[in-house]
Amino acid sequence: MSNVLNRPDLVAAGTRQRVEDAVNALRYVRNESARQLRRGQSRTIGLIVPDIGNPFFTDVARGIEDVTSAADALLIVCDSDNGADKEERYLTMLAEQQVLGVLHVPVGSPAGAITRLRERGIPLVLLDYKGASRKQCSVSVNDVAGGEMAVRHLLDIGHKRVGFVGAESKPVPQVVDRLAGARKAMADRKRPASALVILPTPSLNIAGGIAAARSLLDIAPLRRPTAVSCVNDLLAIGMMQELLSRGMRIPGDVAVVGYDDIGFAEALAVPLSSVRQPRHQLGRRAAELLIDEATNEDHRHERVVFEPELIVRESSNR
Amino acid sequence: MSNVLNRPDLVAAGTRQRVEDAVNALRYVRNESARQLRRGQSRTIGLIVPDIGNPFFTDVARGIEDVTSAADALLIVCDSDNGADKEERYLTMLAEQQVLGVLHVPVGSPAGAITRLRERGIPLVLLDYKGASRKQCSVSVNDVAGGEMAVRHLLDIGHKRVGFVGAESKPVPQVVDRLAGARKAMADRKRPASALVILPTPSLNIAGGIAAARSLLDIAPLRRPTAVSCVNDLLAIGMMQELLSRGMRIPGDVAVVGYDDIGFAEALAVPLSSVRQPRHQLGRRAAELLIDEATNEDHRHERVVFEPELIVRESSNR
DNA sequence: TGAATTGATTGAAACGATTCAATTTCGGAG
DNA sequence: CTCCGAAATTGAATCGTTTCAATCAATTCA
Repeated sequence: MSNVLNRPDLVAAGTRQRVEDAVNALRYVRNESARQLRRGQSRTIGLIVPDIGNPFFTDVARGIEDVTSAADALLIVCDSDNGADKEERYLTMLAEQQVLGVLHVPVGSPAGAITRLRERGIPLVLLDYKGASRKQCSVSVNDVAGGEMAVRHLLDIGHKRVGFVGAESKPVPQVVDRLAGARKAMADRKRPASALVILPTPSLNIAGGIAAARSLLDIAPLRRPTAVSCVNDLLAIGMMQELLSRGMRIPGDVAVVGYDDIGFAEALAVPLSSVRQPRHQLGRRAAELLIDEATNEDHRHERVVFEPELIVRESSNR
Repeated sequence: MSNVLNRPDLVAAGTRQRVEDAVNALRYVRNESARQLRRGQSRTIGLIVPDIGNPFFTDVARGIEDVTSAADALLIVCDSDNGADKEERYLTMLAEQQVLGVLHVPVGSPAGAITRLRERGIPLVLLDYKGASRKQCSVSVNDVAGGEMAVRHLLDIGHKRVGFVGAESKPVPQVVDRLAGARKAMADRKRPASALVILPTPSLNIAGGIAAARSLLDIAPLRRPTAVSCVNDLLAIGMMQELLSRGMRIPGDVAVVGYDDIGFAEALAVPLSSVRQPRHQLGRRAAELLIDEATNEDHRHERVVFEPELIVRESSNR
């Protein structure tokens, strides 16, 4: 039976036929649990993202799905909701599931995940995170460069004071790098560090952007930045919505640049300038590396770093 | 061991302590495959959606995740990409996984899925689909009413000819109902059926909307609808993008109403009127019913139908 | 014809947790 | 001191597949 299903060539035609007939007659369906138990691993891979409501991550997920679907694997999607605790919990559950591997967009330090999975022999690919160690694969986009090009662009079109939206209390990796890039741009253009105004947000979504807009408007007009660089497009959308509803003009009063270049960016009230990341590619590549690590005997870890691209639209025009 | 983990009260304190120490020392992780094999079902539930790139479905998924997370279950997300074949394939894989249950947003007739899962004893909840039979749960929104209120609104603000965007060759359930509602609205307002112009689209996303806009503009100005009702917001976004880029004014030249009221609708170039569905609720309720069916001995099937709500914004103002 | 070889089929063990029956331990009552 | 019953612990069977050794059948070659 097992041979008929998995290695049909080993079985004589007559026997194969009989077995196949029985399979159809009984409407037999493989019991994947039993296979998993025997083989020690399942045909599922786990994906942990901070916010599945962010179209950036769904685009990444679709890239992953391309690969998993072709490899006859299933995708378990876990939304960590930007919380390290939930991340932990899902990690445990995925380990218990004996998943083939885990694709992880960490919100904090991934050190725990790395050791926990490694000691159980579960492949891990860090996604959207520039892995510190060479002990696992990682696929990311050059966030320093991205943060830099956003701010450099704003300086180049004449802005003197720039707001940086998205620095949270806890250090989210992507935010840290983009901020570093922003600082680099300021230094390059000989602007004082104080001309980069950090606007923290409670969350990295539209609501966070609205909150950031309010704190921006709370700044005295003379000291208020005339442009903002947001750590993702959702923040930028919230920011623009609130600014517009308070009567500010974009880019006249405040220029806005987002990050990710999600599909909706160009359809917005003011089409949004954004740092584009190869979302689909990011997911694809990560999934490919994961599958390779899980199935290929002599897998070599890779650190893939894509380069971002600035897309200028009306929100930062002139 | 099993008792310590699952029924700690049966075990004496001393023994429990020793076992727990060993668990920690060995960094033991439960083997979920073995449990599944023994119990005959896993702690995962499957979700099949037509397009995870549509924020409507991610919002639904977040509602589901609320429930699964609380129930210590994992969510396997399958994107059928609007294809019955892929739907079939995922269905088989989920059955093989012995999932706790399946949440299904069918793109065609769900009859096959229903019988296939039933004969294997796997609970199924139809999502966003008004189940024909009482043999399983379903959670949906009144699509006839939604389609009707969209078109009635357009007629009430003075439009005579209305385009209906989204009728595909294959009958997607939601589209059929919304179209029926649209026809009802026309009849109610004593408009001839020919005043409802069907604009088919190749797909139900932004690209489809762009295509629909082109076919709209291909219609001779005198016969061209002055308003369109789109079967989802992505179509509406594509439609508006293309119309605007061709120099048409919204709502001046063409009024647009979408469907779903995704979060981005109000941030668009022209804030989009849309038929709002309780996305989060939809997911939550469906997941609750599924878990109930999977765990509760005397489960009773329910057909939950939410009512939609028309949100009027600038795209159909005046 | 018989031995050797190849090919196909059958059988049994193993994966690890759960469950329930069987056994052991312990305290208290007679 | 023994015996009983309750509580705690141990052991064995089971879930359905895979894998590999063992068996059986058929074919080839001497």
